[in-house]
Amino acid sequence: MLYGLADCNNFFVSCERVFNPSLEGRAVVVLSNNDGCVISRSNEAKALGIPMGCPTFQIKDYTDPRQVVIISANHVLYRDMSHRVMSVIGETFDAIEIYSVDEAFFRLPYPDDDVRNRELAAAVVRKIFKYTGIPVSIGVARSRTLAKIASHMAKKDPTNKSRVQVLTDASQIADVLSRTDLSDVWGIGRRLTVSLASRGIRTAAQFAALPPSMVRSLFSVTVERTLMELRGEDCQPVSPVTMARKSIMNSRTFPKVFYRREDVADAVLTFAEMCAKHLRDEHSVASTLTVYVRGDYHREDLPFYSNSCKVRIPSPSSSTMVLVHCAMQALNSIFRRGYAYRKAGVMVTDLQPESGFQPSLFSQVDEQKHSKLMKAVDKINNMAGAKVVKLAPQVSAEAARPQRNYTAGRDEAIRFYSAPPKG
DNA sequence: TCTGGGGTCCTAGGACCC
DNA sequence: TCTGGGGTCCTAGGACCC
Repeated sequence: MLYGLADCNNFFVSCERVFNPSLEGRAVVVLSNNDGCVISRSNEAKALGIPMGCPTFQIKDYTDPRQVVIISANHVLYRDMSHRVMSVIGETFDAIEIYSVDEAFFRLPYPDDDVRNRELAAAVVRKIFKYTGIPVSIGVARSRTLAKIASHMAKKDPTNKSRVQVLTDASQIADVLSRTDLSDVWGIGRRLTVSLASRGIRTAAQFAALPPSMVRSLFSVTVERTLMELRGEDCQPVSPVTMARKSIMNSRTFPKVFYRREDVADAVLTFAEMCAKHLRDEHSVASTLTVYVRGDYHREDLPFYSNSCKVRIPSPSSSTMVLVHCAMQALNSIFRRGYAYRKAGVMVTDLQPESGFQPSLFSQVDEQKHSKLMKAVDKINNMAGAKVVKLAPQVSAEAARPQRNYTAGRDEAIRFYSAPPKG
């Protein structure tokens, strides 16, 4: 079996460049939500030494604004571009596994013919660029972990015009691994890097030579798998069928700390509503909901508090009303007066398809009615292009603090709770 | 002063059962 | 009442990813 990994180069920056060609050749960075830190950099920005995850205030300090173009993220655009890239890949290759917004694994059709695989992959790179404007690199190898390393090689080698790297030759793999820092291996993070370095293990080759059983007992089965993958063994057979999403989360860091329950509740309510909408968009329902709240790590002058509460949803649901109700219950059980809150989030788990789940016999909620109501709300909101229909508690919370902005595009609201408007 | 948001998987340990 | 091994299930927390 041969795996390919298609990886979009500097994806968010590349998306911005498609729609604004004047950004070509310039140092460009894209910032996270709330403009907190850098999440994508052009090659020119990397050359300036701006690190990934760099806090925004630092680049504002040391760069000339004419030198670096700083852009707030537009995730709707990136998702759309991602769909286009993935559909081109899917037209050519089987068993595509979309790993992230800018990466996908797939199977190569010729297990023993590197030349044909390379030609096919190179054709896809050209096709993606032609149809979407996004530059992509492809790595090919016998495991996903090695394919990752190969795609990284393709990206970093300026003489490789095809942007495809096939890494199947044993002596070439050995050579590459001996020059690869352990920290650059997929699955080896900061903790493991430190821990292994203290044992004298610094390169991918040194790591791959360790006894697998020792690595397993020292760390975990996941780390052992990474080791075997570096040896060319495929240890993560994931079928695309089983790749259904397992949770949906919405969370934000607040612009400042909140003390009042109403402020935190306002945010939690919005996150629950976003989860519900997301579930409905995916035709899923959830059985559990978790709310978490957290203080500010960086404020040593404030007492730190962090807690979460998981509640079972009486009958699996994607109804905004049900989820908001559960979220408020959960929040009530963990909110403590007197602490400063800097972040909150809502997560829904135990997801299942909307069709085919058995409503609980003891459910207090008429799921069918809710479902119809929610579809109507979504339809109105989709047509209006903004959230004109919301739950009454949301409206009142916002009316008190209209400046709050967790989601884009909230305009005036129609009061609307459990009964549809007459006429 | 200032560091995102959304995910997955694994393990240890407690509760409970036979 | 005490004692023991072995098993399952659940949850919190850690580590990793982009």
